[in-house]
Formats: sequence, structure tokens, C-alpha cells
Amino acid sequence: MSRPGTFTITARDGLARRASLVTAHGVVQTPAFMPVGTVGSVKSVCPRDLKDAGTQILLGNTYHLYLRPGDELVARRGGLHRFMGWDGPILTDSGGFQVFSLQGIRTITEEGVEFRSHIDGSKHFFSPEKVVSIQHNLGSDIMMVLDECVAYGADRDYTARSLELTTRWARRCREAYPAGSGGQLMFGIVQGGFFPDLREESLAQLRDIPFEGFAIGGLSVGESPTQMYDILRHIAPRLPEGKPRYLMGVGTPLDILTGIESGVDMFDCVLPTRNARNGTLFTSQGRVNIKRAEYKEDDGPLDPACGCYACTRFSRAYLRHLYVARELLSYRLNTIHNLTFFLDLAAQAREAVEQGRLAQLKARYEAAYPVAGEPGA
RNA sequence: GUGAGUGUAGCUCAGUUGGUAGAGUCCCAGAUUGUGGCUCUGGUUGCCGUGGGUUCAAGUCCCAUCACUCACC
Repeated sequence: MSRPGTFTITARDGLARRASLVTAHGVVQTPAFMPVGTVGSVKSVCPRDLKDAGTQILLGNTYHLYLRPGDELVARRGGLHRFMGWDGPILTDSGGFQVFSLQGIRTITEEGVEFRSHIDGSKHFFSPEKVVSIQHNLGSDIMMVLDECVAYGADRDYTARSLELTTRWARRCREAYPAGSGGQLMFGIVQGGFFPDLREESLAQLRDIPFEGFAIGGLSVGESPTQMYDILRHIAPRLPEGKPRYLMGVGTPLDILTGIESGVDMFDCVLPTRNARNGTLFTSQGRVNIKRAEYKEDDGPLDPACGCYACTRFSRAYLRHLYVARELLSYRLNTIHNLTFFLDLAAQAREAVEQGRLAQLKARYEAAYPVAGEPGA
């Protein structure tokens, strides 16, 4: 097997790429969707369920695992892979987004970010170096740099200064773990809010730092789909051509296809797993709110086009009952289904890019998932 | 049998000195984008136990009656 970080593009369809990324725990075929396993578990499901659903690579979280059970404890258990029983690739988010979402209980300085634990209120400090050290202890295959995810609505001045801080932090992260110093990869994160030129500026500052991949951060923070797509279409094609591109925290089926169309290779999002727990299921026919009374006596499968365990074995009536009764099995079956749907979407996209049919695939999903506020919605 | 208390939304209950009813929950529907199984946003629902009376006006006051609960015989 090639060396970790090797990124090979094997097909293209417009700006979209079909590629593979080598990591220390296996090769990831892209475009890829990464299920989110924040605290060392994808809520309600087992590694076996993840494999069955088609998961190649998981996302874990630095902030959460640092607070509990602690990265050093995980290191003593042999690293995150062994600890959670997942032998495939893992990407760890740096905690930058938590810094963003913890607004009110954190302060950002040049040195890093001080914050209070959401668990017990205790004070902690994340510097770029600290975040790298934690991710080193966790042993993830891909580390993310510490960044500041700027809130939606931030003005140009703040956004411009923030992006430069993110750049300085990115440089410190790379210095703390130089390229090639181990099997772990490190991705830089482009910020710049909703100003196309600031996005370009952020990229210009980061692109010469020897990262193995680049991410687009700061999207899906409250903007409209149109605003997000404008920035996405502007910046994604400008990211370094020969390295993997990762769109953080996105998104809906259409967001993902729009990203792929713009040249993005990797995605993660809590949407399939969180919505599964809240009864919103993604199907080939569009969203299904399984709690709806109309499914009370519906003996048909959730999605006849889906081959997952939930769809092949149980009826809508049963899935609705489990949800309404708050049965634990509801979370598991719904999560298995939604993950299968998103992972299938990525698999279909890989095939479509190989066949030059991405536009047709997107048109199909556009029909089932119209964008709010746009024609057809 | 006697005494006391309680009867208001499917459920648990608020309803000021009388001015034709509210909350929580449930139910119905929607949201959820680098995750707290959370949360948020809308919406439906009432012979105010029953029958009389007083009053311009009664869920509120008076009488009777029924049901339930508790205590005592």
C-alpha cells in the first residue's frame, strides 16, 4: 500500500473528482461521506452496523474526547481505533467548531482559546499545539488544525482578522507535527465567511503550508442554501488540485451533491444521525417524518429502494411505533437507515463521476429534495 | 349513615373583589448541517359534573342533586 497521504484521482466529471486517499488505516474512496462519532461512538450503532451501511471513515471529536474520557486515557488504551473497536480510518475535528458553538463561555486570544467545559463548567485552554497533541494521543488518521469558525453575520473586518488568526494557528499546528513525521495526516481549514475575496485570501495564506489536504470551514452556520452554494462554488475549485478537499459539517443530500459538483471530495454531517433520532428519515422519495399519524398502519417498507436492515425487515407502522414509544431500537434502526442513505448517495456519486453522469444523479435528488426558497420547493 | 373535600382540555391542574376560559403534558404538523437521544416553532381540543336560582352578566355567589376521595360511625 502507498504511503499515507497519497491522493490519486482516477476520474473526472466537470469539476467533480473520483479519487482515493491512502491513510494509515486504509484507503478511502472519494467522494466520501463520514458519519459523525463525536464521543467515540456513532450514537446508537455499532462498528458492525457502520460497516454494513458502507462506512469507510469516521469522524471523532477532539474537544469531546479530551474532556471525557481524556485523550491520555485513550492513548493508554492503544488509541481511539482500538478503544472504540473501529479499525478503519478516523478523522478528528480539532475543536474549532466547538469554540464557535460555545460562544459565551469562551475567549479567543492569539495564543488559543480558553473555554469552559459544557460538562462540569471547568476551565480549559486549547492552543494549536495542544489540539495537535490531543489528536496525536487519539491516533486519528487525519487531524484538523485549530481554526476559528466565524459566526454567520460577522462583518468583513472581523472576518478578515479572524482568518489571519486561523492562518497563524494553522502554521503552528503544522509545526507541531511536521509533514511526514508520522502516519497521521493534517488538513488546513479555509475560512473567510461569506466574502469571496476573503475566502481567496484565506486560501492564499494556507496553500503553501504543507498540509495533506484542505477543508472548507465556516459554512452551514445559518446562511441560506444560495449563500452557501455561492461561496462553495467560488472556493472549492480553487483548492489545491492534487490534494483532498473536505467540506466540513455539510450537509443535506443536495448540499453534498453541489459540493461534489464543485470539486469537494469529503463530507461529514450530523444530519443523518441526529435526524434519525428525531424521526426524520431520508428516502429515495424525499424526507419521511416517521412520527406522522399517516404511517400508523402502513405495512410497507420505509424506502422500497433501500437495502438496509431497517427497510428490508420492518414496516413503517413498526418504525413509527418504536419512535412514538421512544424505544431504544428506534434510534438504532433509524440511524442505520439514514447512514445507509447518505453512504449510498456517496457511492452513487462515485459511480456517476466515473460514468460522467453526475448531473443526472443530481437532478434525481433535486426532485426528491427541493431546496427551500427555490423553485420546486 | 354522618362530616369534610374535590369535580374545568385525553391527562395533571391554574382561574384574582362575578365580566361568556388558560398552563404543562398528550395529540397534530414543521424545523434540525465540523452532535447534549436535546431543543425550538406553530396548531387542534372544552354542554367549566348535572338541574335550578340570584344578577345586565355565573367557572366564580346560593339551593338541590350525582360521582369520586378521605375521616368517623
